[in-house]
Amino acid sequence: MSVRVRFAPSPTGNVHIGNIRAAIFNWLFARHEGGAFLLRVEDTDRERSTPEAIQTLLSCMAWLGLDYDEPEVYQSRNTARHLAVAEDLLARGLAYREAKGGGGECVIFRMPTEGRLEFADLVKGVIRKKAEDTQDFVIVRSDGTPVFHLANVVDDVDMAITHVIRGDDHVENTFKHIELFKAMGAPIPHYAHLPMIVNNQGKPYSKRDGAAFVGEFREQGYLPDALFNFLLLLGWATGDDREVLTREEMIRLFTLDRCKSSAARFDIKKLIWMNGEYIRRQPREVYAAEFVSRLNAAGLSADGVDLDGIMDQMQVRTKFYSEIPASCAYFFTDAYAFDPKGVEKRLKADGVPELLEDAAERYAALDVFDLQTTHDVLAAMGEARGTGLGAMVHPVRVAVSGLTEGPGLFEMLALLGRDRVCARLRAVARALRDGLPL
RNA sequence: GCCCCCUUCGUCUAUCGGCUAGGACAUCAGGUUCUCAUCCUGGAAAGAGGGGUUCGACUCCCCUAGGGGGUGCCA
Repeated sequence: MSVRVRFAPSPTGNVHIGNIRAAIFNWLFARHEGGAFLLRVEDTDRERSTPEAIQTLLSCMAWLGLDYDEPEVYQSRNTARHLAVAEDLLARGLAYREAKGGGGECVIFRMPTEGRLEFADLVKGVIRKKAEDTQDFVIVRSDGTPVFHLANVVDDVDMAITHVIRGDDHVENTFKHIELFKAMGAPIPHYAHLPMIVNNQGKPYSKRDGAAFVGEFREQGYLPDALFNFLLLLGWATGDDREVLTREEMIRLFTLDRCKSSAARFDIKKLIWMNGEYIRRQPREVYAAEFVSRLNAAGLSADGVDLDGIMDQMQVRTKFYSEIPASCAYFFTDAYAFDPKGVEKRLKADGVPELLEDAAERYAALDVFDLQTTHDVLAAMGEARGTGLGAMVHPVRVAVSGLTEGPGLFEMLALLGRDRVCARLRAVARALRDGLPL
């Protein structure tokens, strides 16, 4: 019998990383086994399950490349079926009605009272419990609506789910669910409970701990493949020290018995590293497309510049695409912004205007304006002043780029070209003398 | 309270009885007297505690401690 798994989130408008990780594991398992990955939208909370919330969910899945194999199932459409099953359980004496307080009657499912309940979890191993430690539970509320346990199991039966892979906050529910499967005369699926993602205090990771929703990572400029890879490594490892994997490798290597059963802390530093790693590994044309699109969005044009030379410098330095316009705007416009701290530290010193003008004059006289010649000029100036090369480099860097970080200065100067460099050096020197804002 | 689960460097993890306990992130030092980044080299850094089984235990068993989850009308 072929594998069928499902991701069954309740759409709330945000998709939590712990939740999407469960989707990732389900998806990889299905792809590895050649089975089906299904999506069931548990939209029974009509307050929160708005069309927009469902759209957000679908969009997050598409962004991460989590494609599913059959049309999505909407749980709210199955309510009649859930209630029919409850009626059947009632008729067969497997459930009973009870009234509490002034409200109507709810339906309660009978749990076994003796013996031992157990199941073999594919991640956690055998989990057992004495029947006397379980309790009957409500399957239909007194307002007539089905409870999660009932709806979840009935839908799993109807969708012929073979493996339930979910967060380990559901471990205890599994005893209830298994009894429900038995009561319906349906085959019991295999279970795999994934450890939770926790914060520095070991508590479930929430929005209070930083970005917790897929949409936030997307907005902050993370690549979907980087987030996917990072989340996979929270609770799973290849066993051979490889960490950065292609989607194909993940599918080939993924098995549930390599999943860990203890909670994992969310470490944003490693995600940031992973994101940079993915950007660096991108083929140049992919990087270029994103690079140009970010520039254009910021109103900058890449016409008439050595774009490839600039990208040679920028690709290894890009941690997030979102920082692209700000980190290299000076290559594309003379109206670049100055970092106030850099100005304070490198330009607001005695003799800087003279230094910049001197450099501009010497550079203007160069026939060949390249790595070597631009370097030699500043080296000679540093020596003449007895201050060394560093004292020349920093003011020039801030003057021509507005920033204190970036490509090597001489690479930067060569890319900008002699005329732009000289003009900028003179303009900054003038502004400094006249006390004008930069 | 009761029930279930978890416990290797700061963090993510490898190890399925032989370990000088490996890798990655982060961190420190050097290569690099122009920054940042990349890349390379090297360093520091771990088996919660106590029993037991065994020639041998991080690995198996028990206890304790700590953490997490669940505990009849949330999902």
